Amino acid sequence: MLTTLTEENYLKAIYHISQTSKKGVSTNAIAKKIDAKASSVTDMLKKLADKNLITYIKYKGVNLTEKGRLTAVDIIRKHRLWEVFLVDKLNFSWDEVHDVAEQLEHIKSPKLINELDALLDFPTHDPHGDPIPDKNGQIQRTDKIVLSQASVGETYTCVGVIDSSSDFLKYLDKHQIGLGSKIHVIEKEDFDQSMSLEINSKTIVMSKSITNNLFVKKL
Amino acid sequence: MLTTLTEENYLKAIYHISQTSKKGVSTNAIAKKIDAKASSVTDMLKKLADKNLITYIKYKGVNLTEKGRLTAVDIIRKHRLWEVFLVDKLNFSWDEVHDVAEQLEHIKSPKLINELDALLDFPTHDPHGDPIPDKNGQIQRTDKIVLSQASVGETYTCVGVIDSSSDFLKYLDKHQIGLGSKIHVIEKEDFDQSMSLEINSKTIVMSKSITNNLFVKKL
DNA sequence: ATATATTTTTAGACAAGTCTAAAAATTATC
DNA sequence: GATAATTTTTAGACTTGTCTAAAAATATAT
Ligand SMILES: [Mn+2]
Ligand SMILES: [Mn+2]
Ligand SMILES: [Mn+2]
Ligand SMILES: [Mn+2]
Repeated sequence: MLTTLTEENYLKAIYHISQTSKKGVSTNAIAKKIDAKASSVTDMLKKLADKNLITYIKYKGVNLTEKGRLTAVDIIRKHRLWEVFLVDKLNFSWDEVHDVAEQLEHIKSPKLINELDALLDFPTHDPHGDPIPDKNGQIQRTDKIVLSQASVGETYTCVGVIDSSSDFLKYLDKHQIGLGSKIHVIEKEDFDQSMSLEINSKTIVMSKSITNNLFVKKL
Repeated sequence: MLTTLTEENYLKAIYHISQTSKKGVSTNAIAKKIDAKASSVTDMLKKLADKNLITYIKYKGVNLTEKGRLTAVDIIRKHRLWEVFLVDKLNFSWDEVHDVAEQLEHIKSPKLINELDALLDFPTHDPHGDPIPDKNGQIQRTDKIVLSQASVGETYTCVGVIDSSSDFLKYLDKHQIGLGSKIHVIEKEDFDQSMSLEINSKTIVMSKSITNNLFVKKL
């Protein structure tokens, strides 16, 4: 059974929300992510349940079935491969790729995506540091932490961003911070959790709203 | 004003039909090409006329406005560039590209298509020999003729196919005929217009339904 | 020129996906 | 545990793009 573009977007939203909360995914959470009204979401949940892509019990949250999870992960695989393509082959910067990838992820052609994978030399991560699921839906999880939880005195490598909005990515570009940047934690302010960091031999102070959006790994 | 995927497909259909007939494009011709009923076409024609993409007078044929023509040609440009990409970069054969290009042609991103153009080294023709319109909607017309109209005793180069269905292209592959193949016309049968040709040092007889679908240029 | 055939348009209906407003269920509060 | 606030679902409507069946216009044939 083929999935429509809209159904695919719902599955992706449900998948992403379910990654952050363990419990069933609520109607309102989906509505917020999809930017639709809760009543529209309820309608769609019935359709997805009919297609055995989610388990849905009225008034309880929903969960992806294995079939639904595989469909969602396949869309995410395509999204991230296209983002790599745009950056590596078409000179896009990492803050320009998301919207185009949102369109490209719905193109249906297994050969297209397998060949793209090969053209890009089987990348494991997208331009924002997110892992690219393999053909079987397996995702390689790494032991990254959020920068706000890093320890004073330690040095880290930047391995990913959480917020990949253009504004945030441009802030990082301005300070020459990207994947692979070395970040040494000089000090952590108790009052507002802001951090003093040494990056590229310069000292920079970041507020909590920024350090909450960077993934790092201990060197 | 943004165009929907469906509107774009109608504009493309109208453009292609108008290339073959000079007169206004009829409702039925569009219905046949789009594979929809005439009543559906009438509904869409009203929408396209409201958007100033076509001129439409009830019971008379329709014509593209300049705005409509530019939109159609832009979709065709994208379609053909994607076809080149699929063949040159992703190892597709020329009979596999059309359906995927039908999807990709609707992706909206000027930067994407300009960068793709550069990646492919600004190709002038797609894998089927069709010209790729430039950024301004200009199309380079060449002096090709249909093989069925070629003269006995002359030698030609194959420069394009008209029918780019998978079946026809596979027939050509089987006989090692492609763009650039040299075709010498040995004889033309009066009775059924079939032609005896020398291609790749071998003699081959082609029926009119085949010679009607190959574009050639005198050497 | 009149009758017939074909093409095109209109009228009314349907599916997908969305909305608003109201009802029902769940959760939070006192 | 009753009441209030929040969440979720239902009911009914709208838009886009499609269909069938019937009416209107145009084209063809005698
Ligand atoms: Mn993205
Ligand atoms: Mn990404
Ligand atoms: Mn094509
Ligand atoms: Mn082509």
